[in-house]
Amino acid sequence: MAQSDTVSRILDTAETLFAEKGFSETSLRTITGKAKVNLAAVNYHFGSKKALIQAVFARYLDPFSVRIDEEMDRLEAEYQGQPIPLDVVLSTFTSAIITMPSPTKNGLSVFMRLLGLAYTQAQGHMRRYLQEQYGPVFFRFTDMVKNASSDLPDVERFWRLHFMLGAAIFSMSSLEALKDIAEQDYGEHTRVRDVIQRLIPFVTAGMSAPLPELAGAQDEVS
Amino acid sequence: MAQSDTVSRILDTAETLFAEKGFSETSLRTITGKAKVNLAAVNYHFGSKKALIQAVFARYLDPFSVRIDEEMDRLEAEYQGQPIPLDVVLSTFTSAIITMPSPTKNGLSVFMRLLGLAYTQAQGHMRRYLQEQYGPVFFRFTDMVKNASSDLPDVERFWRLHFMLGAAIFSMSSLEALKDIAEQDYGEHTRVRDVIQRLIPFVTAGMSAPLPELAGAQDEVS
DNA sequence: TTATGTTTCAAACATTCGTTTGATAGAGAG
DNA sequence: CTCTCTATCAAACGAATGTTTGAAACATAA
Repeated sequence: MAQSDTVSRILDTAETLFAEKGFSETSLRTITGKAKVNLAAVNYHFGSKKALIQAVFARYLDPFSVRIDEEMDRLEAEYQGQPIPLDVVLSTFTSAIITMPSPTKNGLSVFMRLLGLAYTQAQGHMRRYLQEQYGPVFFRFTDMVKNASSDLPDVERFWRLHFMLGAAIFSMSSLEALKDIAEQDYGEHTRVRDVIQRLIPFVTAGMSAPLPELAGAQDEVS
Repeated sequence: MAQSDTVSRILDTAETLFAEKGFSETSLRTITGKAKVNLAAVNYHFGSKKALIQAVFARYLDPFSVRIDEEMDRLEAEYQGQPIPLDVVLSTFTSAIITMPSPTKNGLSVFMRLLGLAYTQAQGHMRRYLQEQYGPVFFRFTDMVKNASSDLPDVERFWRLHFMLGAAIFSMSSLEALKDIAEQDYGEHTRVRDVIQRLIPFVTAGMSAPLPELAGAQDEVS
């Protein structure tokens, strides 16, 4: 074979270790050791550790962003300018996540965890890469959410959108731990799709919550 | 003076740098350089980098957990066994955060960011430390939330509680970046307390959202 | 002053990190 | 076979990390 399986062995192992311990905390020696490939292989095939991290993301996000784009095409064609309900937008988005074929087993929770890390650990190069690479699709999605909640003031919607993202990414990224706790405490085997289906009513209700009256100023001192 | 200001200089600088770039990404040389103290000072006064990280947290969390405990005493005394509404619980909690005196300027957003990091970057020793040190107060709070939403099934409440935490911690941990975007796009200067006050209706509505009907199983394959 | 305990300091230590090197092996084409 | 391009390998490189050391500076009390 022209391209050996060294590349995918590295990607598989790196993705798991990144999701477990973060990027800085995972060394190339740990990755190549577990993947049973030579240390130099990473720099040979990917160029650098940063490029490896990006490749791990690309393997998930490239097909995913294409898929999401198609789904949004489909939605817009179906509703033909009519307002699309928020829960429909969200369900479409999440079901695209759920049904994505995954490079590795346990792919969904690993993917979610990686997304969480990207948001919280991403500094400099990673944030820039994600923004340049997948920014347009993301903004198309946020625009759809915007149109689906057009009764909200812009600023309010901005923050609620990020509350929504936070609830999703956070709970998904600690999903493995939470699933264990839930199973232990309530004896219920929770699948990822169940969590997502619980999440949708939560964020939908949050998005259409009554507006807060913002306190004028600092009056607790007097 | 017996204890010079070296200790607090280190704590102040470390806290800022940790909040900016994370724990692993902040070296002791960077900290001691900016704080204008000797490199060995950290190990002399704190013992290790891990211990320094814990000390940074303790300076915020020790007074904060005491304060929260008192507030919960106050609430339970006031309601005397009657059910406490969820938004009251949350408002009490958040106003305790807002009014906390802070060791340094800009303390509130730094504190929020640190909390976010603690949750997302904490591995091993940090998670254990936080759990042992502040676990009881945290569980008392979650119990209060539990009682304030006793109409929910246990499993559902468990997940919604973490959706709530996610929305809070996640948006707080990227608060500085989000504030900048909001200010740039909507020309509105958003204070931390405003974000928190926007958060409360969102999560309150989410907690009392209608229950999801969980799909039976995997029927998209057939 | 002298003695004692604490704090600061420059220097070095021992690891670990990402990366590079040069040799070796293998595959495919002429 | 020979030539060429690609891939793997052990080894080393240089830089950065957390930590330790031993001497110097300082403060405090006898």
